[in-house]
Amino acid sequence: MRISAKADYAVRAALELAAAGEGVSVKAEVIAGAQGIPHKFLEGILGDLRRGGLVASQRGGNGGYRLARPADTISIAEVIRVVDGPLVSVRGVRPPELSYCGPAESLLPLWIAVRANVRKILGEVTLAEVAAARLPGDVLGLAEDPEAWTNP
Amino acid sequence: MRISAKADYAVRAALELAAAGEGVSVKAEVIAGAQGIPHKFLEGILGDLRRGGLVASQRGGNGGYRLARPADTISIAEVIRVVDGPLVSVRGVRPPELSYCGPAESLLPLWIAVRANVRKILGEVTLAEVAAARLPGDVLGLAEDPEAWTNP
DNA sequence: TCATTCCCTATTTTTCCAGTAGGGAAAATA
DNA sequence: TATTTTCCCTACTGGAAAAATAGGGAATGA
Repeated sequence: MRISAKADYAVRAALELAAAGEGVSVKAEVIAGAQGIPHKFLEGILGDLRRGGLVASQRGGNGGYRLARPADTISIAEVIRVVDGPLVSVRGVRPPELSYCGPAESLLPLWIAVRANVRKILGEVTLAEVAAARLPGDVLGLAEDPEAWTNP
Repeated sequence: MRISAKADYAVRAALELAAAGEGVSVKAEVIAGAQGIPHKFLEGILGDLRRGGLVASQRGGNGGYRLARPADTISIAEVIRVVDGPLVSVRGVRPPELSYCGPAESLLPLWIAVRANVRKILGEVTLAEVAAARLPGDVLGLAEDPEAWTNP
């Protein structure tokens, strides 16, 4: 299970906008510099976010991008979905479209459970919370366990 | 976040072995037929599982593959790691190797929390449980929520 | 000895990811 | 109006990884 560069970049760009403050425009070039993202690649991502209704843009001098909604109403899951499609997929298809047979039948509810769990976290955490380094208690609880930081 | 065909196939193959019973050998061709997996592709996967110590093999007539350990001691996470490497990665690298700056700093604990949650589920569920359609209570609880089955 | 089955290496095919290139359109500024 | 700035759009490229195929070699059991 891998989170794509595009999803990672999109969230980081959105966080820069959240940190800039409501209604403040930031140029793509500035975001690219701040987060070390290739400029032209980022422009494509910001275009996706705009078409997805998460970001608004302004051309010309002093133009740039800003969040289309308050940062505390945009979840990380929304950002990822807009640029990458479904949050979790198996062989490229969403779990409910899968069909298993024989001893693998219970694999479907298992993938569903995994997806539900990922949704729970990424769906409840907002850009505002991450940008302000104030993660919700339950998420912080998971992240504070030292074991969560070790590689198996 | 996508689960690869290889990981999906590997788990399904392992489930066939779990269902066959302890110490019973099953031919690759039979597994491939039962689960609709390309035969030669599956052979490669079974080779990975064998080198990873999860499966034992026997050549010649009446040969085949069998689990190297009891099915209730092998987690789904183990199977996936053997064929695909790290369970969760961001841009191909494991979360602890990432570094973020500025308003994205709290992204790291967030990915860690996601990973911890995925580990929790896939690490606690065993081949025996899935093959027997007896998922643990907490996993079943997640999968039973009707909302978990809807696409956003 | 012979059929069976796993085992190994290489190759192909396809797909998608990540990044690049270049110019066009709108908006502000002078 | 001219100019600069900045977003906007289309195309495309290189490369890696995923998914699958091919063909034969080495055990094993009958």
